[in-house]
Amino acid sequence: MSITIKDVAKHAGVSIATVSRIVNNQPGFGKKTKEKVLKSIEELGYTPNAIARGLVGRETRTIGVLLPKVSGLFASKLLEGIETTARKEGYSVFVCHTDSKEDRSIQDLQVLKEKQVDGMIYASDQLSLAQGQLLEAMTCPIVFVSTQSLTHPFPYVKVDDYQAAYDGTSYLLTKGHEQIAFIGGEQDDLIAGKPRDKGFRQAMKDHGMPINEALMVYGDFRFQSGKKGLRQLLAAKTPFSAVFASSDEMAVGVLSEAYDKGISVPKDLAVLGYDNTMAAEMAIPPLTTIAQPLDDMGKQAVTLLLTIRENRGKAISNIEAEHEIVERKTVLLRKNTKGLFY
Amino acid sequence: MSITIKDVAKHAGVSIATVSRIVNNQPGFGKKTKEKVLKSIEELGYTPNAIARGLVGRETRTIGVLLPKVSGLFASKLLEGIETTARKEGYSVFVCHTDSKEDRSIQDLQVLKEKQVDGMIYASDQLSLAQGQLLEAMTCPIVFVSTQSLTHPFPYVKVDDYQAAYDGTSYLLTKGHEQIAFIGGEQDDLIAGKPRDKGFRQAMKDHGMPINEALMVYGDFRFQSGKKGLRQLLAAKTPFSAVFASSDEMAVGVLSEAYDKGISVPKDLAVLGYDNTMAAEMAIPPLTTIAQPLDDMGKQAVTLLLTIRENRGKAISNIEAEHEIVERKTVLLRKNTKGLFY
DNA sequence: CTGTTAGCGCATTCAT
DNA sequence: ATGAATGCGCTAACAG
Repeated sequence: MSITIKDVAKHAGVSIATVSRIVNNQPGFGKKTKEKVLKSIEELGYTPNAIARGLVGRETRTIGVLLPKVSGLFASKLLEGIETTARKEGYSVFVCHTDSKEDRSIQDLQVLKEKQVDGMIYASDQLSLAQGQLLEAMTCPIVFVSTQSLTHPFPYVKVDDYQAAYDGTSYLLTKGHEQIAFIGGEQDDLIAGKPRDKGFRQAMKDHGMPINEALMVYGDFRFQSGKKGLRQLLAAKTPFSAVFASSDEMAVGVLSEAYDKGISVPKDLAVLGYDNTMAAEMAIPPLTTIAQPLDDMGKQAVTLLLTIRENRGKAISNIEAEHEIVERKTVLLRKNTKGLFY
Repeated sequence: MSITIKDVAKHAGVSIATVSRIVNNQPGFGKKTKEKVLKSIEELGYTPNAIARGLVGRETRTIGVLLPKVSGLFASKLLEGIETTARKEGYSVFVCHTDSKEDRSIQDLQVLKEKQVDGMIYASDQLSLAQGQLLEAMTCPIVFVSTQSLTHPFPYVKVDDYQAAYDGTSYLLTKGHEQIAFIGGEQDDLIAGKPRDKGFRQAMKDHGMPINEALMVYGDFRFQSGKKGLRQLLAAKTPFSAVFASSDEMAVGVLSEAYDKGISVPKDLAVLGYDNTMAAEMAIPPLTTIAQPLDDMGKQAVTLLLTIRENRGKAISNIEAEHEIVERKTVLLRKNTKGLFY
């Protein structure tokens, strides 16, 4: 049995109300009583019970985070930003990794609701119908990070993927590359996949470059699919001097595959990534990539969440996070890179 | 206001006790009543309040995890193992990233206690005195993963770092390398740092190799300190043909620095890592490393935690996780690697 | 300034 | 098989 407020009250010879006031720093007690009580708390080693508090106060100072995957540089960076900010604001965070499984995410939603979280951050994939309904039925505020819902108006914080891909492509074009291969995310991913694909195509078009469908391949954002992507590209026997991968992991995958094949980056081939996770920094050569401010996005997400919570308003104010190109070593001016020709 | 058991009871025309029994599958209700109640629950969209349950039932089905850092492949892999197993057992997990700061970890411990977690998994660094005392005072079971306490008898699951380092060194020796450089963790880290250092030294000694202190440098397990490590080694102007880094991140750091310096791995230099995180797989060239079964260790940790909890026994049964060497591309037979000579 | 009381939502006796 | 009542630990009126 743990030691409760009652024990403290008895020990200090006061009522529990007084102890409660002192613990919560509410007005209404004398200096001497305070000392007495504080001493009792100290002596008994009293710790308030947050569960009991949560029951009466109807707030748990807890938020739930749904991630498709918690290992992986992308999600963990995001999580770190979330956790850091949440702690600063006095909140704890439940992590749920849905593994992109709908049933798991539904179970998570259920559990988080039962545990009375004060808010939820959804960083998982696209919403299914069932998930959307569950989310709608939630009484706590919810914000999306690095994703959004096309069908439900939940506030989100994310970069403009279309624009970022557009800018990245333009960057490559600016560097003189004309035959650019693209490795995208899943094609049916309307949030992180499609917009980047579109941004790429539009930039090419605006610069008067034709799109060669043989140079458009798709993966799942993971390392292995980047390797596979380059293999497919190579098999297409179509010339290209640069590849734009939709994630750093995939970009590193092409670096790895290029290494296996004896293709030198950036001399033979330019590579551009997306995310700017630690993988980009650690890559050989260090990867030029489009940065998403992941930790800041995590921070923004909880800030937004708490703001909504305070205002009790469903104030749908989305936040566009800024992307930027961080230049490292994998993209050279076209004239310095040979390109892959057949 | 959310909908409670009382609402269900009223709607179904029964008492809350009956509803409670049905929800918790306890004996004592008729088939017809059950249907009635279930229907009401369905119609009203009732969700039990885990906070209230926690208050009366004195268990929250929640565990707390303390990590020094949540981004980073090492911790996130561990976390994934923990979360997956916890969920399977019906538990949720609070993540706290202590950032290796003592005050933060103390704050976390405090919060987790207030939130009445059923157990804690400590994967942070060494314990300070204050932390140790706090942990001792905790009423819930605690297990350590990938670390341990020399001063407090908490059960742990970890690999035998000494032995793993010994084996890794022997492996390098077996490959014909004789001048081996070592990049360790912080020297005052008695858990993850010192034992590996010792294992390395002992293996060298047992094989009749002298230790050259100029070839022993120390970092903080992170990428940048690996880069710096190689720089220091190079500055020492002492020949060596292999380096054994105490973490994959550091090993990749040496790969990166070697690349910058035009040193070819594995032709000029062999590199051995430690952990087998995704960084090893993604490295160029793919990194030969000593694997810690991180996800399994996470799993074991929660299993151990729950076992202790059920037995109410402080049964201190530690678990030694198995390490193994996974050979990739960074270590060649000595005769095939030139080595760095001055 | 301080004590008394009434719940918060639920599981659990103890009756019936 | 079911209901009424008690209390988990705490905060928030409401009295003094």
